[in-house]
Amino acid sequence: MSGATQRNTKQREAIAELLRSHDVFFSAQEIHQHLQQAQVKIGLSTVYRLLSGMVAAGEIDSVVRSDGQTLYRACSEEHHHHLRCRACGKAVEITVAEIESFSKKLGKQHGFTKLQHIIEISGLCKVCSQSNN
Amino acid sequence: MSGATQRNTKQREAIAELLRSHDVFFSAQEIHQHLQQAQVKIGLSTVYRLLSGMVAAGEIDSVVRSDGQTLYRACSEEHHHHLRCRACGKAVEITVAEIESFSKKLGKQHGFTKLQHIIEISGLCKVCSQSNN
DNA sequence: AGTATTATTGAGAACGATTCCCAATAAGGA
DNA sequence: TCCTTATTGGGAATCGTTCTCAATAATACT
Repeated sequence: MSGATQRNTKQREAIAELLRSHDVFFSAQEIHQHLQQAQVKIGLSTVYRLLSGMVAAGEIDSVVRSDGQTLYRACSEEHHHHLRCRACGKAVEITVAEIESFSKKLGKQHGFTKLQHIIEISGLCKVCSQSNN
Repeated sequence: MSGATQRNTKQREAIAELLRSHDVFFSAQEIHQHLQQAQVKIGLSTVYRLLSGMVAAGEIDSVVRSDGQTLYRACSEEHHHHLRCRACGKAVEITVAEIESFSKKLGKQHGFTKLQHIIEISGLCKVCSQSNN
């Protein structure tokens, strides 16, 4: 008997380690490829299963890209956001202190806790603004 | 000869009309169902094709939900955004004057034009905050 | 109105990300 | 080491969306 709980597997640790050491967003498929190239034996279903669990447990962050794919990243205190050009795809990294505090204020107003936010701001960059008029 | 251009079809008008008369987000599938129930003969591919075109033309807005589905809505000057509870799904409508102006400032800083923004802020609502601790 | 041209439609196939199923594997307690 | 069972992983299934292409219908021309 005994209340057997969560087990530590190579696969779980491999994903956690990959995300921890790169502060970027990965898709599940990319994580799968990276790990296989790194000689880690892991199945795609396992990648998806573990990632969902880690998100639910609050261990990692996830965002949904505009084509519907979900991206994952290790939690970090300082969030990055991007200002993206819809024409050429160029992205500028931006800091969002204003938005952090705005979202907090908003949560307090409505009694919400454990706030998360996803912000996507896009436009046409300087170059594309000129060529597309 | 002559530059034959865009044609006005019943299908295009039906979608535009549906979106115009309801200020809510619809998925492509929902739009398809609604129109069929309203006796409009329209195929699912046509719904998707027209919606993509209308988004590209800037005639309607679209957002991607966290499960990856894309939702569509008629453009409106006053944007609505929601503060959503991840546990019970309850949504509170919020106004975002701050974010509008923030996004404009940001665009100017980086020389971006034709800005759009999608903002999703979620958390646990008052009730769920207490039960989930 | 009648006819020709061709943009548009729609049924079903194809696709890609994600989830499900379940027999085989391996973590960890005894 | 042996046993129990949480976990894995290959492949099938799902589901939203895109593609294909022959049939349809909106416009231009007469």
